[in-house]
Amino acid sequence: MSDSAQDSVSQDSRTLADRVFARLQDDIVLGALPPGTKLGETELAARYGVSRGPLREAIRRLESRKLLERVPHVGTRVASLKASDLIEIYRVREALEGMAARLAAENMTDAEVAGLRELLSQHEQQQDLKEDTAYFQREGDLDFHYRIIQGSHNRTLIDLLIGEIYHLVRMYRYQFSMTANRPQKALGEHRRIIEAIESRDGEMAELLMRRHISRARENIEANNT
Amino acid sequence: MSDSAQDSVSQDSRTLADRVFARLQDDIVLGALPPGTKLGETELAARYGVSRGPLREAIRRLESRKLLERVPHVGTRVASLKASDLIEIYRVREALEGMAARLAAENMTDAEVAGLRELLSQHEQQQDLKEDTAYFQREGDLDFHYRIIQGSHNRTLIDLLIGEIYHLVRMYRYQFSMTANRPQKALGEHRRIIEAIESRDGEMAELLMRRHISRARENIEANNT
DNA sequence: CCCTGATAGATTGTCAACAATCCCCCTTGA
DNA sequence: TCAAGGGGGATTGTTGACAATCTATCAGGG
Repeated sequence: MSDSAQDSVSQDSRTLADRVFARLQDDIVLGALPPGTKLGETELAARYGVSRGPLREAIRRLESRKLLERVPHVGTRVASLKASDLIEIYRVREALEGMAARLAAENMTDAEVAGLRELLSQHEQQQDLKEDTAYFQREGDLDFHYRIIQGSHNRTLIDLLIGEIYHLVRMYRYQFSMTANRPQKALGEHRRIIEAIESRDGEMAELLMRRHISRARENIEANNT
Repeated sequence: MSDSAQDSVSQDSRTLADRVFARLQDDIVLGALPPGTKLGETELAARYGVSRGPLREAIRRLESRKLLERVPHVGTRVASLKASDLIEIYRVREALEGMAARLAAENMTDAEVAGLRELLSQHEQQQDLKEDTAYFQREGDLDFHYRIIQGSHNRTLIDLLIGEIYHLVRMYRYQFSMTANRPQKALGEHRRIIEAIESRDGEMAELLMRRHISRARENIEANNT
């Protein structure tokens, strides 16, 4: 994954609690700790080489992000996700990323727009090669969405999507081993979104982004019913 | 405020950390701890009668909700909010509550719709009395929005709006002593939104809700430039 | 007079021990 | 055989002390 798709707390964070938060989050999102895993505090503290104090602070933060489920006096386990949850998340993505696309069309700098266009070209080349590009497509898709979100220049929106929603989306992808099952169509939709942004048509950009995510949701619904 | 607008952790939560989290959140949102206040851990621990362990867990959770700003090794202070932040939040509200209204039109039970209509009638009566109903209008407005959000029947969306966004909105309202400066118009807009929901027109409900929140945002922008 | 650097105090970060709660399982009785 | 109750063990919740870091103050030199 490229750096632009990363938001983990940098490895040299000043406090143990921040570091263990970042490491624990990665272990959850990337699947090292499968969903439903019971997380004993003593065991985890040993695993990360910290005491239970900082660990519990990290757990409370990950609980806020819905990556962990905690029951008082009982314990904490990795969030176990149902398909219906993913569909709910896609409704939220449709709303938020639609707004992000609108704001990106209005607020992105010309340099940012050029970079986005450049990214699309790379994806189209990979597509032409017909290689096994599933991994790169998957992360490339995220990269595309990340850039538009950042382009909204709305800090609240960026933090919500990248800080809270996308970790869940990534966890789902790893959990279900979801490969992009409509890469050709998705690429075309990306192209039209960029065109709308280039012509600074916020309304059109929002419409296209919403349709793009809505179709992805329908695709999920079709494969899980 | 009516119970439906409350989501605070109930007072008899099982753990100290949960209780202090709820109390600290109320103190921040309701203004007992003004924005910018430096929060010393020892001092706070004494105030709430707990040790620093549970307190720090509560702080980390409130930091996730953007109610607190923390700098490692320096300290924690109550989030100090700029008008531009509020405008960013209203963009997010426009997107999320628009979606909520759409889903509410599709998913609300008939009983929920009837309750919403009942609530509107109460607000219209208060309006007719021409009393000093600023407080009730303000909280009543929140109640209206809360109900539609709940009516979406989308747990992810509900948690996002009520668990993370609305605390910030309420804090702003207290902080800026914002009184509804267009109650008449807002009430009319509420009525049209309910009509759309009653006729199960999700697209129209979303459009009207977005316009409603967008106008509130423009109103804020006009008063802060 | 202003800038630099060291020091002292206070505050935050971390840890390990103690207390409270829950869960499992076994006994006991119908 | 099965249900109800209690006890042991393990896990979580909480605390107070110790260590690390920052900030404010003040002395000294330019």
